[in-house]
Amino acid sequence: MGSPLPRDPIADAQRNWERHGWGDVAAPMAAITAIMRTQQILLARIEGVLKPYGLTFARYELLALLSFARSGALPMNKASALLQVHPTSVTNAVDRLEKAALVVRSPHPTDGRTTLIELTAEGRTLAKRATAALNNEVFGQSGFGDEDVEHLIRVLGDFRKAAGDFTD
Amino acid sequence: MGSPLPRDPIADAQRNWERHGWGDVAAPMAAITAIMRTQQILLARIEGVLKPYGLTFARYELLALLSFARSGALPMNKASALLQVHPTSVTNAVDRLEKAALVVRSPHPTDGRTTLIELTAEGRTLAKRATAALNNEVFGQSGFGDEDVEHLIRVLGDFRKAAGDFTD
DNA sequence: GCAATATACTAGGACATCCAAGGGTTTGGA
DNA sequence: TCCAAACCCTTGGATGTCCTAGTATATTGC
Repeated sequence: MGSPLPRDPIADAQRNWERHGWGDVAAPMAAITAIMRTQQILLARIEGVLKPYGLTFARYELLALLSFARSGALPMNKASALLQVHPTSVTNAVDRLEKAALVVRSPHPTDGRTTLIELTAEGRTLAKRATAALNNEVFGQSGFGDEDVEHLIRVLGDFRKAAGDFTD
Repeated sequence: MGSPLPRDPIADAQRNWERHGWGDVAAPMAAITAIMRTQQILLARIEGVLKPYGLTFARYELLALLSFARSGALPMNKASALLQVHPTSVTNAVDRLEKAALVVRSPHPTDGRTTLIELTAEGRTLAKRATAALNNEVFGQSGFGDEDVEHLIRVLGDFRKAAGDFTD
């Protein structure tokens, strides 16, 4: 999308904040902006790896989640809660995965309101392959040092907990 | 969008990775997933604060960038590079900002291919107000400790540099 | 000086996310 | 028992991001 900039635009923003008298929040602003940008970079990498498999990250996450479910099936609302996305986003993802024959919808045995999403054999196979690819090409080469990884997990875990993601 | 989960879904995913023999990349996977989720939380907060001003984060970023430019104007391609988004995203944002009379497009004085984006008086005023709101309600209450902020800036800065965002 | 190449912006399309609403199913209290 | 409230999923709409062209303007090289 572009060649490297001569200078870090986020560091520049931080300097601008300080110059305008907002020095007290300049650092958190820079950290938050850096998180936004890092997410963008990581998402692009992930999507690039998944593309050959005909998957997007949203669809992969759902497929992976199902592959870890004991029965290979989950109610849509459960998936929505675990993936922490809006129910309509799950509807959207399931629509496309179902069209690709990677999952099927089936009625819940006892609750007529609920729809179960179930992996097909191809879905399970593709999930395995896509996971292997991500492990090799993204997670295995994140570029983060071991200590930094631990630190990120801890700091962002505390943040997510404080934000109300989970109790634990 | 949902009540807190009883357990951290990312920690669960990390355990699943380890259980399936991918322990060597389980931690980076968890760190990367945490970054994705943290970005989602932060974006929601930011959008919530900006909504009363009729702004989205994408439009705010462009407005803020212009407000720091000496002349209050920038070529679209410059904005695209500095914000590190696709040129079409800038076109999209400018379309809406222009419709709201916060910026105007004007031809570049010497290069006929280039379009300059320029802040209007209202645009400048709104940028100031929106920035104050974000400083008070988001950046000033990030929930990250000072040391963690410094660590995030350093680690994510190294990552972005390695990813080719900037030279410096 | 002119053709070939590079650059800048925009139009159209595919996806993802969220919100607001609507229709069907369950549950719970009067 | 029965109706209101709660819950589940889907549809439709607004935004944002990217990609792939297509048009217009500059630059380069012969």
